[in-house]
Amino acid sequence: MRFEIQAQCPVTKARAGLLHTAHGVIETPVFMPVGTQATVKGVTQRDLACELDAKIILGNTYHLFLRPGHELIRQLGGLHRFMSWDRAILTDSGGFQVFSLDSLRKVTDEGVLFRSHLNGDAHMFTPESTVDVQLAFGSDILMVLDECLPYPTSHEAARASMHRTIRWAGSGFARYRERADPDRHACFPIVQGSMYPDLRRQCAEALVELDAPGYAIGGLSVGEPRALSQEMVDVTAPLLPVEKPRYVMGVGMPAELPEYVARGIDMMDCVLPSRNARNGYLFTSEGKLVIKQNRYRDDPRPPDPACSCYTCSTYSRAYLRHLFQAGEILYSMLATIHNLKRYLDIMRYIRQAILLGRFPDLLAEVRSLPAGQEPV
RNA sequence: GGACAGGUGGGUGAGUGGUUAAUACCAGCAGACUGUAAAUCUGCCGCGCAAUCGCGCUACGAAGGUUCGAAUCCUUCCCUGUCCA
Repeated sequence: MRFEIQAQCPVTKARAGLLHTAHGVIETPVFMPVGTQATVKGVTQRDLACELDAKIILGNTYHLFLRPGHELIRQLGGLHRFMSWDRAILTDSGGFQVFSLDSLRKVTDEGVLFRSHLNGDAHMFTPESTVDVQLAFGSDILMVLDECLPYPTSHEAARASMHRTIRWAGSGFARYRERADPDRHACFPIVQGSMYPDLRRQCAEALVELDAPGYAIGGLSVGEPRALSQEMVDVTAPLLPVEKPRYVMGVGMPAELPEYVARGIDMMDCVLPSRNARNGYLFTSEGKLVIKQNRYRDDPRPPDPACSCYTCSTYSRAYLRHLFQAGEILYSMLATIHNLKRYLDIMRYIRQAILLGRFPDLLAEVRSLPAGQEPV
């Protein structure tokens, strides 16, 4: 994997680049749709590639390990072939499930003992085993196992956890070095440290020693105020190597995307566009549009008149609202197509602005919008 | 004509003397959602008013009755379903 920086914003830390992977070139900054169980819920791979032109999506180690299992996926030619997706795939390590499935796991120095949410079976995830599993998937970008903490966490606990994450990154990365072909697979360590700048700094500095092909900032979007997440990126990003891609995990709302880019971030992922789509919430150029609301029952306009996606160029708000009310599957498909298009378009727009040297203007414009409004 | 079984808030359907403005589910309305245990979850959901614990009114087919008190018991009537003629 190779990262090439094409343009740098003269005012902010934003940059535009190209991430060359074994499964295609990714233009950055990039938004990566989340496809936990080898599917981005609600859309087909054809939608993702043709309609949305997503260049990279996520998969999840914990979920795919439990079902259908990494050996089966390996046997069927790897995750790309299994799910018929020939573009890039980044897999999360299961570190987020340490946070989201906290009642079903036990963290030790050795790793994480999960009790399957499907059938209660116990499975030990270690830094090494999660690398092995992700290599069985054939992921383009593997993530090292980390411990994602809830908010708030005491400094003392966060510090201990951060050191564990560093140790895990060391062993996971060593396994990656030993078993992976670096031309085909990259592996990113994850900076933790809760909401403490000193811990973030310490963690970043330790992880940089690994000389990894890219770095992630994790442990955000776990219940903390927005400003805090951005502050953590503020202190962390500058410590990560300039020439390598930086990835903030699990963010954010549309108006926050340029904020992270301005702080030197190249990659982001989030379930918001896909999940909120299914729950009746559309992201539009005019802001939040809760399509399930009664007020749209007779609205003939497209969800977002400024959007060129299949949904907006074909269907009315009234029709989408009807599909939602009726519990029709088509609703989820159409809404997900729109929301993902929205996120991907925002990132493309940001990227263009950086390339044209107009990013500071874009950022100023977004910041001047009233709350709830969204970037064009 | 006869024998059973029933009639409960928008729907289905609990409740069978007080703790019931009435369980639950659905529908409806609103909200949440940030490296997905999520086509999920939460709140509201008779009518007024206060609009924060509050107050008043009307309600369990209809009308009477028993009782301190009835959706719940009794009487009559109306209606529905199934079966037999």
